[in-house]
Amino acid sequence: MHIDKQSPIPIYYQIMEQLKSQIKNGELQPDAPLPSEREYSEQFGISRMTVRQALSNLVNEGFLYRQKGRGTFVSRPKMEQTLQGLTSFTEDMKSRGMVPSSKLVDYELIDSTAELAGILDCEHPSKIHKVIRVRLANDIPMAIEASYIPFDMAGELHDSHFQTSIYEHIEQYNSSPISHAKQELEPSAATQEEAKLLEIKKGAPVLLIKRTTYLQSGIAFEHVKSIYRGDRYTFVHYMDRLK
Amino acid sequence: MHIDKQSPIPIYYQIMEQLKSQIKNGELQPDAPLPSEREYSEQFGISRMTVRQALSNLVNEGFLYRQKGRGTFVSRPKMEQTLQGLTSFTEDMKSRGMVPSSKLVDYELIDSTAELAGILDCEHPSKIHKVIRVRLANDIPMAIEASYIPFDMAGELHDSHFQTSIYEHIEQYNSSPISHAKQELEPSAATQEEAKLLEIKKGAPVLLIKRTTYLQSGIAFEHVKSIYRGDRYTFVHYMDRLK
DNA sequence: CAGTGGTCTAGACCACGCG
DNA sequence: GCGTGGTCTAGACCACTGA
Repeated sequence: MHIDKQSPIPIYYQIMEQLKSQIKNGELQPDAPLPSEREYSEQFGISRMTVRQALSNLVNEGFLYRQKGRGTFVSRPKMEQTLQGLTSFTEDMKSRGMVPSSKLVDYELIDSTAELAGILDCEHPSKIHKVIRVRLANDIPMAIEASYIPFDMAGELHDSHFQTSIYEHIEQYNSSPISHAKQELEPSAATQEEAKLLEIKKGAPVLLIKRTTYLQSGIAFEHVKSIYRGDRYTFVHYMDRLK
Repeated sequence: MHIDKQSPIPIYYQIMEQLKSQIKNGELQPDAPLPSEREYSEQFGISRMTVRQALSNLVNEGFLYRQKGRGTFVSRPKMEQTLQGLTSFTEDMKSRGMVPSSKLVDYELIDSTAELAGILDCEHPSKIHKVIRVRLANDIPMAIEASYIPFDMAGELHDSHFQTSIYEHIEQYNSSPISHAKQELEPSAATQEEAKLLEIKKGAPVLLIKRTTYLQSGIAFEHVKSIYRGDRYTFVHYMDRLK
């Protein structure tokens, strides 16, 4: 390990990068104590505050943890790198090692209802795409998905859009990236109609997921109501303790 | 705004708290520039580095953002202050405007099973606290919660711990903050026993939530299996695109 | 007790944004 | 040119841990 004081790259940054690679390649093992801040500062001939800046950043990023009076230690590797964050059905299934596909059940350009206009934050008398699809994984029905997308946010939609990723189309059409989503999950029992489409028994447990998705501009562009089979789907996610 | 240099509370912490409350009560508006770091350090008669520590923390927590050569500014409010992130049942219910309470159903110090030892990443023949509680909101049963906590991570547990926050106790006992959790959600139907405790009908939709919670060191300290009433509970969360 | 991280000081020089 | 945040120094005292 070595730093270059003359480099235009900040010293604390050089330290961070080297420690990160030492952690990745196993040179520094989980729970192993690092040299103390004073040792580093002597070894490199730099101030302790500079060392602290490097270590503090790595603590914030979750690579290290500190214990008062004991030292600084390497964190255990993060959980599975299972594509956290906002994903489409397609991405979700792929990350589970399954082959996703879709069956279009219904498509209409409908008039906005008051409820939808409120959720999607669009003009009230306006046109909205309604797309109902059965989603399959390895050709087994997994979910029924009803999407509502304001016409103004997507323009005309054709078969090709339903087969591929609507998200990409939307990002391009609005020249604004997708930013975040609000999701609500609750358990339910399959209705007769849902049971038929999902090939399960009426009354079987299903997971109802309502999602509203937003662009970076803060405008909602999509509202989705999904019904997932309870026997084949578990929703997994990670949460951080913020503050 | 005023700080107390004699207080045992760190100066940077005093500044953070006061800025946070100024942001919350609207005294500091989104996108408004803060006084410069040098101004703060003169105003309070403290070093600029101390001011920087306060501001840097608030930047990390998302309350402020900085621009080189321009200044430090207040961030736009987050999606909702619905307390996203990792929360306890108690915090969750409070944020929904309800009064949480608990009824202890069962407590035992059990021997580890292979499954639990695996999930909690602890020695196999070891002792584990098993705590089963009915969780209520406004005195209405909301969920059944079975918690498993390795004895080594918590020491002896008494009634007082079950009434208040076990999380705080754990953070202190291990002198390591809680960091993140993995959660799995799936729909189910209430068994006879669950139905009785939750005061619902057998077979009614319930939401099964399994959570494993980790310290900053990456060690799991808790595994919880909860059954939530489907008619009274909706799980809400936010997801970001990319990361 | 010696060593650790936590906090704090009073300076310094730099690159950047703006008028 | 002047004020901003970004980086860095060489010290200091504290509370905490562990032997």
